Amino acid sequence: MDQPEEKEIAPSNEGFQYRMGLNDNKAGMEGLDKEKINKIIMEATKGSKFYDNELKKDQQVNQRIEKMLQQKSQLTSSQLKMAQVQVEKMTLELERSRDLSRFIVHVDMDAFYAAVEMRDNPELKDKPMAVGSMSMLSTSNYVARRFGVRAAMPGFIAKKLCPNLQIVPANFDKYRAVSKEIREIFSEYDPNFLPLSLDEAYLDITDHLEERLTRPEDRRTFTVKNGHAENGDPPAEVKAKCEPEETCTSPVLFEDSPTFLPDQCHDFSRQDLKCENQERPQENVFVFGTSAEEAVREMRFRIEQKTTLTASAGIAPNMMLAKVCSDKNKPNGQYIILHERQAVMDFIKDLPIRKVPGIGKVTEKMLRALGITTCTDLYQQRALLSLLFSDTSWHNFLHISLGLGSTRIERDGERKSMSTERTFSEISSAEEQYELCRELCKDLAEDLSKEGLKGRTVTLKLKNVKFEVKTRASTVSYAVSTEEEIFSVAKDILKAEIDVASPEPLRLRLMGVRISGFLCEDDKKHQKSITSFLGSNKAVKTMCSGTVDPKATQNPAPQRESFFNQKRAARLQGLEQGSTSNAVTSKEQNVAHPSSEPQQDFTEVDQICQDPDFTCPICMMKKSDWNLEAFNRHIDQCLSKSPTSGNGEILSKCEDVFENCSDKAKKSNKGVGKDVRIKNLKNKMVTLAPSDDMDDFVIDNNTMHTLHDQRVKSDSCRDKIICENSMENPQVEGDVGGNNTDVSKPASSLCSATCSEGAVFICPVCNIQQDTSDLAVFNRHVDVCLNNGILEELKGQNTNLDPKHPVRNDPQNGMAVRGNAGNKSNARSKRPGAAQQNPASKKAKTQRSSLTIDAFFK
DNA sequence: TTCAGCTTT
DNA sequence: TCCCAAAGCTGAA
Repeated sequence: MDQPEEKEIAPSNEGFQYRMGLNDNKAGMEGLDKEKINKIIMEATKGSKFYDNELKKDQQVNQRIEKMLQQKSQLTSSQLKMAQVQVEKMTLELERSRDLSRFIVHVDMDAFYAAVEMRDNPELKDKPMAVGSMSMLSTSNYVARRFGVRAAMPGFIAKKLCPNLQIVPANFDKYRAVSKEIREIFSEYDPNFLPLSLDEAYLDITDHLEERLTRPEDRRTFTVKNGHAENGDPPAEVKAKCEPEETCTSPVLFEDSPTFLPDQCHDFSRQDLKCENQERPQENVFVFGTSAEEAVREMRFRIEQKTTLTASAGIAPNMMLAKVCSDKNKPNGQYIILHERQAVMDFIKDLPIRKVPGIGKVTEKMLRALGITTCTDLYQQRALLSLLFSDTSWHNFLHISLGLGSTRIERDGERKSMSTERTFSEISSAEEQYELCRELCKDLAEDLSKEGLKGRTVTLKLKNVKFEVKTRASTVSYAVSTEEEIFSVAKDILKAEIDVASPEPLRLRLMGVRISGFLCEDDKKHQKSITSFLGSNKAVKTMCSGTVDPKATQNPAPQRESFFNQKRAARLQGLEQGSTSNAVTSKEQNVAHPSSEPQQDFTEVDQICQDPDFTCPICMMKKSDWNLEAFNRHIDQCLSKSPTSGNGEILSKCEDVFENCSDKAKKSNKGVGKDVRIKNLKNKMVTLAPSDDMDDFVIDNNTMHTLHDQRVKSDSCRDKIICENSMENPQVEGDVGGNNTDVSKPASSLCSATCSEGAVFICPVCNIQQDTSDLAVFNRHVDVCLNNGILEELKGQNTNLDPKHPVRNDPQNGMAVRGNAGNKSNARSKRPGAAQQNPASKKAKTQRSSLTIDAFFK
């Protein structure tokens, strides 16, 4: 981004000032000197509410520093010694793991937005200009920077610094288009490059360099016509000779920036530039070498030719160093740290900590208070830091001080939150605030929909006219994504804040809405399966509003190319090819989709159908040649080998499921354990999963097979109720279960201990209610039934059964289910925690024992 | 785990 | 006219 280059406001004890950047030493030439700049800024800001707030924040940092220094003064020498030992140990470990094998590049476009605007309007080229508005500037060109005009500075102050400043409104569509061009080039050097923003990216060019060694020269040769290549690279075979310095008219956007030609580049080998064709002065040919510097230079060259914009780059063994390097020769330059430990340490030695990504103004100030300003200081004080900062922080400091950073560019980071916020002139009317809130929710819902995300936590951010920022969050038990859903949560938060401020109005200048706590993939599948099987004839109702959002069910948010969609495609293909093994019978389709409409949504059922995963839940072994029988046999063996660990694990999963039920019940504030049915088969497991009416939990087939029986035995196991309870029969509620948290015990023993009189025991095999309240007796009955082979018989009745994909038609929820043995992920995906609830659905259930989920495991 | 505030870019 | 937006992290409860 532009911002890292042009640092923002840095408050200090004396107030605050805009931080001076790299070219500050040049400020005096045509612009203003530092002192004058600060004076103007101070005059423009002093006394404003913003300024007051900055001072307040600054005071808070000072207090933190004071507290830290006090802590420091209380440290004993033995504490320090111990810390020293600890950090030494860690230092050694880190040193051992140092990886110098990668070539990581950080590329950053120079004053990107400003450069684009100057390119498109050459009149701006020699004038001080900035992109943004009177309220805020995104970036400025290098002429303006001499006057102290920087990113994150309000335009009106910039105008005071530089009255001739031209402020151009940002045009993000244009920047995105240019960014696309740049990224096309990046991808040729690293197809998995990591974009950080429109103008900045990390690349790992290690593989490219390996390939580059064998790349013929013509593929490293680029021609410039009249100083500018037309969009794209010229044919490699076109070769011409010239003197590059004379004819390469690099689009110099900044007076003080060098041309492309890399005199300023570290370790540049001029021999790599060949100028061979004097007869064709209109065409210049550049041949780039095979080294890392050459590859990066070539990349920058191509960017410049394609966009007429310049980029700076850093090459280093890790991301942290590469980022620092890219700043070293900015603008339009590059820098490499050789891949040797000593080179890294030399580079780090005098590096000011503030240059390191992740160390901002507050951290800098805190470290400065400890006398730490360079990375060497950081290294020397590492023991002290380990005592004063959190683990995360001092580990980070230690990494920095050793010049270590991430050596793999991974797009691991699944997004953790998404938000939108808006600044406006004061809004004090509640009505307008609600309206705005709804608008923000709408925007956010659209953004979420683009990425197919749903989250459980809604955060409202409010900034009042005094610039005081408040965030208020609320986590709900279901994932929200639509405007209605988000608003129903956000408006309650807003209401609470309005109430708190009452009778004074809430005087806001900013409002933001954020969603976090996104469903993990498994949860998504789970939620999807729930909504889809309900979707055909039931609207998914949300707890918050009690209203139905038709969009939520009729037009589900577009998902990223999911596992399901892939499977769907595969399945459709399979069907087309006449494959019958995985085909869903028409009966199932009718059951699952009563409307007989084409199947629009694919549920976990699809996964089960398509992907029988015979991974043993005990030992996690997986064999491709296992069939159901062999798999079951294996599990039996596993269980008999290590009954404790096996059951322990199973039971802990079981507990997990219970916990979720319990949480759900707690959050619904409607009491726990209502309408919970518990299944127990063969004394091994008890588990729960959401049933069709969402108020109601029954054992889920898959979970049961995975966690409970550990075997795929039968289609008819489902829905046989061992032990049920109901809100309507609360006489035992609360006093069952006691404090039994021993999950190592078979669940049946827990159940025996906790089921109270009145439990209904229906054998899952013969489906006959048993005249007993003793679980052990009941379980024995089930075992007998099982041993009688009734299940096998039942299974045999289903003529559509693929031995690998037994199909169960669930009469209760209308869901066709194909069983597989299940695995960890399946089990997780069945967690009821993400289930949507329908509080309106309260079936009257009578004469059931009351067994609370909470009580069950607590 | 949740939430509010902080930090960074 | 007049001082951002978005995301991740931390620490306390």
